Order: sequence, then C-alpha cells, then structure tokens
Amino acid sequence: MTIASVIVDVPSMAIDHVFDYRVPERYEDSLEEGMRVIIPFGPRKVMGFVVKIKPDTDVVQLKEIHEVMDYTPVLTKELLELGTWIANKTLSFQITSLQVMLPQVLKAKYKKELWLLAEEIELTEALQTLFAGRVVVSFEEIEERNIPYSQIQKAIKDGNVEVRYIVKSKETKKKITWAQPIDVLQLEEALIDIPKQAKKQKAIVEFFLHNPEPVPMKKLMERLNTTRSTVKSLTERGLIEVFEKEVYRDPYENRDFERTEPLPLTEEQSEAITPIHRSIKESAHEVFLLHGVTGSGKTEVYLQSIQKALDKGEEAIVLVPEISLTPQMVQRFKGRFGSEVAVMHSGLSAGEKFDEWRKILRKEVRVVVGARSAIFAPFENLGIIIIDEEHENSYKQDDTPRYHARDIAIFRGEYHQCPVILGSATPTLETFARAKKGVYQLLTLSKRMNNQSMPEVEIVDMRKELHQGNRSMFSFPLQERIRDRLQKHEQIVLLLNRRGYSTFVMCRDCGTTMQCPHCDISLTYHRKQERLKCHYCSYEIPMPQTCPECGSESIRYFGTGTQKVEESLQQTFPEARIIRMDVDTTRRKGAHEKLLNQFREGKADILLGTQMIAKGLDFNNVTLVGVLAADSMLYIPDFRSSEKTFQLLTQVSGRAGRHELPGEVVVQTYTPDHYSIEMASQYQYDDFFQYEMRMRKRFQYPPYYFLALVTVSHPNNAYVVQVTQKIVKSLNHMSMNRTQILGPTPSPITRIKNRYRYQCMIKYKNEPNLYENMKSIIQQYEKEIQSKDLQISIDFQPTQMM
DNA sequence: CCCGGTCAACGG
DNA sequence: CGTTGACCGGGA
Repeated sequence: MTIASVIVDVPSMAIDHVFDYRVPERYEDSLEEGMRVIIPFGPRKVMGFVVKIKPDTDVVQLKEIHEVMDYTPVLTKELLELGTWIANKTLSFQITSLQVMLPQVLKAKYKKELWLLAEEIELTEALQTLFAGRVVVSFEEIEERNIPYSQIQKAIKDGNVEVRYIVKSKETKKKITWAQPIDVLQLEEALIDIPKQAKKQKAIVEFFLHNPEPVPMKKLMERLNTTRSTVKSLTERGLIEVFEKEVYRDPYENRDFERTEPLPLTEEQSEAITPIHRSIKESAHEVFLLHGVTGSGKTEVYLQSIQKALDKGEEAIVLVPEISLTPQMVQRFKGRFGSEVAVMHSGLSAGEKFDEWRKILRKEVRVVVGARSAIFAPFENLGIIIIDEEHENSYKQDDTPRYHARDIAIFRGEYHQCPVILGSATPTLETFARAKKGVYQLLTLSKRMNNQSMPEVEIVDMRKELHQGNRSMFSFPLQERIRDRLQKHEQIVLLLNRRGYSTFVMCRDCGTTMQCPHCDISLTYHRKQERLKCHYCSYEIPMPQTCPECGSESIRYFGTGTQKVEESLQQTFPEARIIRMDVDTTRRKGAHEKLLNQFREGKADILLGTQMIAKGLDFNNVTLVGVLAADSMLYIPDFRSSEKTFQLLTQVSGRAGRHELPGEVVVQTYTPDHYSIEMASQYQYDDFFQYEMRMRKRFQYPPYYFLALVTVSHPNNAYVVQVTQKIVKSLNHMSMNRTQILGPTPSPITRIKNRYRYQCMIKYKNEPNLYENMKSIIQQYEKEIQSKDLQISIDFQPTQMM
C-alpha cells in the first residue's frame, strides 16, 4: 500500500501536523512528494501538500486522496524541509510556511455547490424557485437568497439534493491562437474553388502558399488586414487549422537589453571576488559580507560571481530590495545574462509572477533577480545567493510567517553548499558584528569606481534658520544651491522623509484633530481627491468643510506631505520643473519607471520624493541632493532609529555626483549634533558602528541580545491587557536565565482596525527552550484565538516595534 | 414538538 | 477553518 503524508490547507494549531491518506492505484506511479492534492477532510474537500510518500502508516481509518492537482511537484524536497524549518523558527503553521514559497495563484480556491438529485417537485417551494430548472446552484446564491438552512438539511436527508465541495487552483496559462495550413497542396486547388468576391480568403490562402509555417492569428490578421471570421470560413473549408499555444506573460516584452561584457575589476574588486570564486569552486558554504561604499562597484562583483556559478552549471538567486524601484538593476542582470534571467517583484501581475516562477521550475532560466520572496526560487542546483542592500527592512516579512530572507538564504546556502553574499554600504549592526567576529567573512570595497571622492555634506541647522526668520521648508543654503544648479542646468534630488510627518487635519479653533474611528492614528489628507484617509485600514471620508466638533470653518491640514512641499517648492522656484514621486504618483503600474525615465532624460530639474528615491538610482546629471528633514526618523519609538537615519543619509548622499560632475549634499535638521547625522555626513561607518554598538550594549539591545515581540490584539481593551499580563506572568514563571520580560505595554499604535494592541518584549541571550515555551503559551489560548477573535502574534528578531 | 441559535469537538 | 451534532430556550 502506498501512503501519502499530507499537510492540509487549514491554518489552525490543531491541524498543524501531517495527515495520512491512501494513494489510489491510478496515482501510485505518478504521485511525488511536493505535489498538491485534493483530499477529503472531515465532511469537505481541501487542498494539501504531499510531504512524504511511504509504504505504511499507524493510522487505522484511512481515506483516499481524491485528486492530484499537479503533474510535477511544485515544491522540491529542499523546500519541503525548509517549510518545516520556517514553521519552527517563526512559530507559524506548516501550511502557511509552504504557501509562502509559492506564487499566489497556486493558492486553492474553495467552492460549495448544491446539486439536485431528484425531481424538482420533491422540493419545498423555496428550493424549487432556487433551482428553477437548474441542476446545480452555488452556495453564494443560497446565502444571498436567505434560504433557511433547515430546508436544505431536510432535502439532503431525503436524498433529493447533495452538497459538493470544489477545490480549484487559480493558475491560468496565457495562450495565443496560431493558424497554419493543413495541407499546402490543397491550397493551390482551393485558390480556384474560392469565389472571386472572397478576396480576403484568397489573400490568406496565398499568404500560406508562400509561408506554410504556423503564424500567430494576431499577426496574420494585422498583416492581411482581415478578421477572425475570414479565417473561420477557411477553417470550415478544411484548409486551415487554428490551435492554441501557451506563452509566458513577459513583463519585459518589447524591451531590448543591451548586452554587456564583464568589466575589468579594480584591485579591491578582484581582492573581494577571489574568496567568493574559491567558495563556488570548492562548493563550500560560506557567508560573505561585501561592505562597499556607494558607487564602489558591488554589482560587478555580483555579476562576475554569478558567471562563475553558471560556468559550473549551477544557478543563482539575487535579492534586491524592491526591484520595480530599480529598473537599472534589471537592466544590468538581463544585459549580462539575457534570457537566463527571471525577474520577480511586486510590480508584476499574479500571472506574470506565476510565469516567471514556472521558468525557474522548468529550468528554463538559471538566474532569478527579485524581491524577498524570490529567495524561494525552486532551483535544485544553487551555486550562489546574493542579498543586495542587506540592511533593507523589506527582507523581513511583516506578517506570518515572519521570516527574514537572510536566514532563508543561509539555510539554502548550507543545503546547497554554496556561498551567500550580503552586500551593503551600511550593513546592519547584526551583520557587521558577525563579520567582525568572523562568523561571516568580511570583504571591503572602500573606494568608489574611478576613485571619485564621496560628495561633500553640509549640515544645516534649521533652528538657526528659524531664528534668521526663515520659516520655509528650504534653508537659505539649500535655496542658494538649488538656484545655482537650476542655472547650470544640473539636476537636484530632494528627499522628504515622510515618516511621522504626514499631513493631518486640525481645527484651529478647538484643536480637534481628525482621527480614524477604528485605528489610533490621525487621518492623512489627500489633496487630489480632497479626502482624508487612514493608512492602516481602508477608512476614508471627504475632507470636512467645518470642524465636526465645534463647527468652526478654520479646519486646516498641517504637516508636510510631498504635495505640500512640491507646491511651496514651485512657489520658491517658479522656473523649476519638478517631478514628485510618492505613493500617490507611483501607484499606477509602470508609473515609477516612467517618472524616473523622464528625470533621466532631463525633462525635469528636481526630483522630489520619499524614501523610494534614496535607493540604487544613478543619474549622471545630479549634483545636488537635499534632505529636507533628516531627523524625522530619529523620533519614531524604535531602538534602531539612529541606525535607520544613518543608513538613509548615507544612501541618499551616494546619489550625488556619481559621474564626472562632483556632487554636494545638504542635510537639514533640527538636531545637527546627533551622532548618526554627524557621522553619516562624514561617511564614518566604522565610527558609527562602534558608537552605536556601545549604545546597544548599554541598553541591552541587538546584536547583544535577541528580541522577541509578542503582540496581543482584540476588540476589547481590558481583555487584551488581561491576556498580555497573563502571558508575561507565564513567561516569568518559566524562569529563563538572563532573560528579561518587558511589559505589558500598549503597542506604538494602540489600536488598528478596531482592535486594541498590547505587547511584551522578550530580551534573551541563549534560550534554547524559548520556542517551545512560547508555543505552549499560545496553545493555552488556542480556544480563545479560535472562538473569541483573540490574536497573539510573535515576532522573533523584529525589525519594527509596531 | 419544532425551530433557530450557540458552542464545543473534530478532522487521517 | 468549516462542519456537525448536541444542547437550550422560546413559541405554538
């Protein structure tokens, strides 16, 4: 007998283990581990992943697999193993960990249908009108019509109707229609048979006489200016046949990537690449930290390392923060490796993602460049994994499973015995500390290409500006430089750090601010639509004309959104052409790239934007970078705020003067003496590292301690407090050595979507039992989680304190 | 006695 | 998570 162990698509603690099923004979030869199956589960049918195939089982009451969904496994053995690992490390369900590795379209869809078995007359009146001559109706319709369930129950009992459960996968394949002649010899004869007036038909026949090869319908119709119906009449005559052929949805269709050749390496680059090449050659797993200042040529090191792996017949994964933001990156990889490259990022449609993923599965590509989830590319012969901009927040998934791509990379690197490269100009303290300890091997690129110096940074004290009577957002030194660049026709990048600075609406008479009724947060004013929106839930209302509290008309918006900055910038520099980049102007697909191209082509003088413009952009003509509010990030309640500030300032400074023209940076701040701002302006990464490490040590933060953040949420505040307190108590009872339990405290945002949030923080050094302990604590609340809408989330090594 | 609603148990 | 069946109280 063949038995399959299945992880079932039911996210619940009680179901979070394998269930054994008998494999029907018809599947015995074809079923493999890693395939999706449809299985009976209780009274219904659900999807599941086969994680093990074995000859026997202890389970007595076995059911049979209903259907196998795949012809080839969608998960490799390695990824199945990885799934268990993720589930354990992040305390999430196995099913969730497996799902996260696959493109969204492979997620199962469930449908319930009611089928008529007997004559309609046997049914109650309500059911008769429901079926109305049909044999099957969906339960959605039944619910809409509010038909009492008791009636259906009765009909089921009487054997008049039956419930059927449908499991479907959403994946679709794009197909295009082709046409081809059935027999070329026939065509000659047909030319005579076809009536004279059917000119178009004749044209098609003649076309195929000259080109007997299959041709896409669309092309044929365009070329001969005919329609589908003309072709149809020819197929009816038996002269031509049409057929469907699958094509990949290619997001980079119609785009040429200029082929590039390996560039000669600088001395530093060769030094850095040698140990990487050795690691590839010897198939030895090792983690490298490539610490290279902005513009030092990290990408070329990646490219040539990948080439090495490809030469060995192996594959490569490259993670970039959010690739749609850096078309230049795609360009470089496609340029070097051409059609060997698959690209995966959030800008793609679900179908496009699925197609790129299938190229990997079918081994049609050997390099994948993508955002976080590309780390799960189903390669089986990995030769190198690269994580560019290692310090980026987006590598940590912020809902379950809360994994960090870096950890996954290292797991896979060990599995495949291949190197993992972490690249950054501003590595996280965690990573740099490991490199210093020798856990990772440190490779340094300290010089920019062609030996250019880093741009000069001037710090402007905005308090002084205020004293001098400058109440605008632009300091005098910045204004002066902007004017200078405008005159010289050089370009300017202005960064507005919107975090904590978004526009909120307040009544000037009574001081009321407009808050979201469901979340503990101010509503943000959106100019274009004249509406107020909540950034955490979808709540939105039109901008009120009068204060809802006191009725006053002096209700205004405050704060500094990009829109407002743009206006005042335009006022100050009426002649400047400005491109604004923020969530509003880049929402549309491809809008991001379009705006950047416009800027590159010199169609604007100033690029104004949020964080999204800080990364990886490289413009020849930019000689001035302005940071409008460098310290806005310093005040968010997060122990990493200094590190974040340092990283952002360093990254954005690197945008100026990357080519022949020297660059300059102006940083506006109210806290010019803050070490992260001072040190970033001097490019003193090492000093910053030392200083910040001392702070972390003193306050017992990472990398000296590990963190785990437990967040409890529920609509009832008192209940949340009570549960969090109890959790803290149980944690304390576990008497873990050198471990501190902090809290309960309200979360930084105390309410989201009508749920109150409390948290507690665990700081620990060495706590092998922590995962087990946490699991048993959650288990105690399982009932409440299921029936009372309680949520408990645990984030190990959180990157944000929310 | 029937109906509708709530709730805990269960899933191979 | 979705389903079921047991249990309960209200109304005829």
